[in-house]
Amino acid sequence: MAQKIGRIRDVARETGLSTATISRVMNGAKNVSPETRKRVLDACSKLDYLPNPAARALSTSKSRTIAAIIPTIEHSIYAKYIAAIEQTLSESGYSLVLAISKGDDDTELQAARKLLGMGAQAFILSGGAHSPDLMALFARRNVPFVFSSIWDLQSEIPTIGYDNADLAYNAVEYLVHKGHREIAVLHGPLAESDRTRARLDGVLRADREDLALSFFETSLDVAGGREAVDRLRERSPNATAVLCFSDVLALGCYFGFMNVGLSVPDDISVMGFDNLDWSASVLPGLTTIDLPAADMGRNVAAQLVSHLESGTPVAPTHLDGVIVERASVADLAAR
Amino acid sequence: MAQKIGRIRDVARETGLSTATISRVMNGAKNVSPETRKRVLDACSKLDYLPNPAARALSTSKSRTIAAIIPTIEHSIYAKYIAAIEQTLSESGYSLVLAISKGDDDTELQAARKLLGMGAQAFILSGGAHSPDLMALFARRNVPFVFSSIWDLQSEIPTIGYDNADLAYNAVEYLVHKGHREIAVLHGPLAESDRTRARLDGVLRADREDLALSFFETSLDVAGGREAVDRLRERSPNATAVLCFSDVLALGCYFGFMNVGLSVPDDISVMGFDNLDWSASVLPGLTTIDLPAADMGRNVAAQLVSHLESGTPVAPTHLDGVIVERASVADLAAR
DNA sequence: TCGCATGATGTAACCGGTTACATCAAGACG
DNA sequence: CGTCTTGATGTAACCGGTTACATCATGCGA
Repeated sequence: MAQKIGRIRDVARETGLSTATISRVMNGAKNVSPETRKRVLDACSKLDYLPNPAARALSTSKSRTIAAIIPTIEHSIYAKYIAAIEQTLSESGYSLVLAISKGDDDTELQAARKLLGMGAQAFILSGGAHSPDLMALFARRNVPFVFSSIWDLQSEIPTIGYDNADLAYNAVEYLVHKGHREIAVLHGPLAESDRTRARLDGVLRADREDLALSFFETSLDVAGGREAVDRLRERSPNATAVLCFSDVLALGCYFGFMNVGLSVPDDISVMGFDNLDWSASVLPGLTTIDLPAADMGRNVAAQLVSHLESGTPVAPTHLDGVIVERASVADLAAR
Repeated sequence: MAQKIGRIRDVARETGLSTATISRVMNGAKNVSPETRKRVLDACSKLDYLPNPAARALSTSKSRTIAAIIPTIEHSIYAKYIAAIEQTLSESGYSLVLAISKGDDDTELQAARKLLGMGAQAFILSGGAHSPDLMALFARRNVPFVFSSIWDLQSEIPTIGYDNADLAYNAVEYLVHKGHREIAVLHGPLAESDRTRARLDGVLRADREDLALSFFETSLDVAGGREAVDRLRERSPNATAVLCFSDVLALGCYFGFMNVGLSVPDDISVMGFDNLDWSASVLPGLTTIDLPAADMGRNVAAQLVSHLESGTPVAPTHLDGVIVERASVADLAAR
């Protein structure tokens, strides 16, 4: 019943040409006369012919598929990133296959095996901390891959992203510049993310005599941010600012503080990280660090494609995050 | 330089068996003696052998790949859905390839072509309104597909999801039950989504003599929700409740009302749609309709897999959305 | 002891493209 | 006019699996 799908032979028969010529047309080879090309193209659309991707992949050993393994997708910063990757790959005729690791090394390794067994030609990973087995697997099979969302010149593997430590350092400097001396830092689970650890390092680098820093770990969602407020008020009652390693946490803080009758930024300042699409629309507008998620996605995708197509080595790429100043941080220095 | 990857021949040579036997082992066929199986498995891991997916796909004409085309990923309800699909497919040894249509029929059609040319065996679409060309394409190639996020018994194509009209109807009934008679409805762009239109139909079905409904279209994000508040106060100054077709819009309303000094739910009630992960954490807790996005993802994925594996027809499946009552809707009837 | 069923394994055709190499016609040139 | 070059096209091997069918050994019943 399944109507036979058009094969290259069928097009060849239809046009009276050989499969080689059809193949040449499909791949835009040069040695084909214009009228032949047209004849072939017509036959293709008449027969509704699409080259069989498996056959093509088998003979060229190129699947035109790139894999990304991300810790979670339920976090709009990743969604943005993925959307940019998908679009860029798509424009180059590549596809994205996606796997979600939940921040777990083993799941990630399994996923990579599966994706490899699915024909993925290159991998996009998040962060730089991964199972050695995974690294070994890629090395054995000679699969190109990059670390994204981080920037680390020391890394053997190319990194494409922002310098988490630097950004966190800048955030603290910004708060200090605004007159804050007692700062609470709110972050997601340390165990799950080397990017969180890097940001923490950046904060510590900005530490000094006259600063009082305190740290709070919580779940990486709005509930976590809200829940942390209680602990925060208990352990750091005099903090004038809270630096959140995600806008999502910051939003939680907004409601946490609202809940106890504290006003942002009059009673306490809140600073975020990510610059999600809603960050400008909350009240007060959230001062945060804009992470170039979409740029990063485009860059990663474009570099991987050009590496696969022409062997260009992937260049480690540093992207900047900039502080976007809105209304959630009070200027204590100006008072 | 690229170290030759292990092929089935290599495993055959290594074990002194034929490729047929290796293949049988790799596919878990029954007619293989236990010790042979073990010998093969050992050789496989020794040689780090993974079957070439393209070759496998070519001879079986099964790519073990399923495509989903979604309007956007930057919307956590879709993210949740996609995550569930990915996980379920993954557990069955399938992969997900993703494309983003931005709600545009042409983009969707292009994407489908590309995914087909990538070997996708089945398609998951959102909603039931699609380009006729797309439907024709699927029909010609005999590709199974489903409509998700909707429920429509009339549909020729199986639908798996919730009844948007019913849910919206229920929402209005709920508000009415709480004593609201003048209700503003806030929704995203009508042109982009038949689900929005269905919800609107549901609202209209709940309309009656003593009800005053007004409708506001805005962009489907927090900014849109916030921005709509001004229009809403102008055109419907006496509305006691606003029904938002997305929690994201509801959050925007929160800030919009906050901005003009109105308190939810004391001055005005707000009801959402989706039950996103943060909806319980905002202040006041958002009363909303819980959409079973994860269930839907699992169901869609599982049904498509079993259809591809054993030909089971895909059963239209109705999933329920339930109102989760929190604190954002005032009970006017009780006053 | 023979015939037959059964289970394990091998042989080779096939899946649908790509591409190195061969072929052929036509024009250029001496 | 013969030879060489060049561009267009055809031929067929190959990519790495799967699987129908063949083969062979073994065990069982008569």
